[in-house]
Amino acid sequence: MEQRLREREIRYTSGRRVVVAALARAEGPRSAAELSTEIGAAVPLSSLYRSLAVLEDAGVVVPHFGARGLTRYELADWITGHHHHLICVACGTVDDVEILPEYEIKVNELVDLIAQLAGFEPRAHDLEIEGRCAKCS
Amino acid sequence: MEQRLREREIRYTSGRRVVVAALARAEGPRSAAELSTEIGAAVPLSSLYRSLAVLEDAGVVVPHFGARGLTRYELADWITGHHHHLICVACGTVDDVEILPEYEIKVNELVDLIAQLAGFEPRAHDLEIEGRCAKCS
DNA sequence: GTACCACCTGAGAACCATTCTCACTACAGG
DNA sequence: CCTGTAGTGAGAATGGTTCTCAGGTGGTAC
Ligand SMILES: [Mn+2]
Ligand SMILES: [Mn+2]
Ligand SMILES: [Zn+2]
Ligand SMILES: [Zn+2]
Repeated sequence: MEQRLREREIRYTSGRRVVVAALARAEGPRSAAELSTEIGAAVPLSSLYRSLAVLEDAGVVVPHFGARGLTRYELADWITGHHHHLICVACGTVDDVEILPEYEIKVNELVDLIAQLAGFEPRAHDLEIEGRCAKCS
Repeated sequence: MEQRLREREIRYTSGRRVVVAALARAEGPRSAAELSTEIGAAVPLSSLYRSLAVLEDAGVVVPHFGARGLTRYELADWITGHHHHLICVACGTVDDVEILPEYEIKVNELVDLIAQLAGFEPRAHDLEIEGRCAKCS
């Protein structure tokens, strides 16, 4: 990852390290506000947003637009491994879920089939499952 | 649908009819701005947003949070039929795609499997495919 | 038909996550 | 060191969305 940033002449400064560390610690995508709470005053909001934007451009961070006017960020698949999300309609938490490789293969087959029928060239897919988490059911 | 609104003592006024008609005409989810352009001054923005909110509460309209700070709305599955979305990374359009029932069954099987492994009670799923549409490839 | 009342509407203000601005600082390379 | 480019922070600006409030509408009861 540091290499990727260096290639693009993007400095991996201490502020950015703090942001990446907070994202690495999270078990699901996190909003800027959540990250700010977690990080504290060490990284002011404007810098936090800028860091997220820079890291997004570099392909290190990926945004998720999952709730009204709220963007949640997480590390890209190539860092954390490809996964999907479980969204609790009761408490609103979004958790990562890793799926067995054999299932992921099936998902990919389906995606390719669907896309092909529509003359669409698939690049990525996003399967999100809404429901009630173990805590809320 | 009118029945559903009546049950909840929500009036199906002419303004709301216009909004529903515009959504029914669309081939994919539409933002408030897009709807406003399509509809014209007949429905002022504040009323448009309120209508969308009311219809959403009633389960007639479903929001999609797909782009930075932009919500797109569409009629609920029980009206249009269950479907998924193809999102073009080049031109940004979001198109509906109906998938063969046999594929949908497979998607559901996968969703149930994934959810079960995480102690999650699935209620709905959302499979979105990102890539380049026929026009942009 | 008229009165009542809950619901609905419209214009604009308010809200709030995000982005921009600008003066300043930090760091790498020479 | 010197210089130039990249990064930072506080606050202002932006823009989609929601709220407020002063009316309007229409279904229902009598
Ligand atoms: Mn995730
Ligand atoms: Mn759709
Ligand atoms: Zn929950
Ligand atoms: Zn396209």
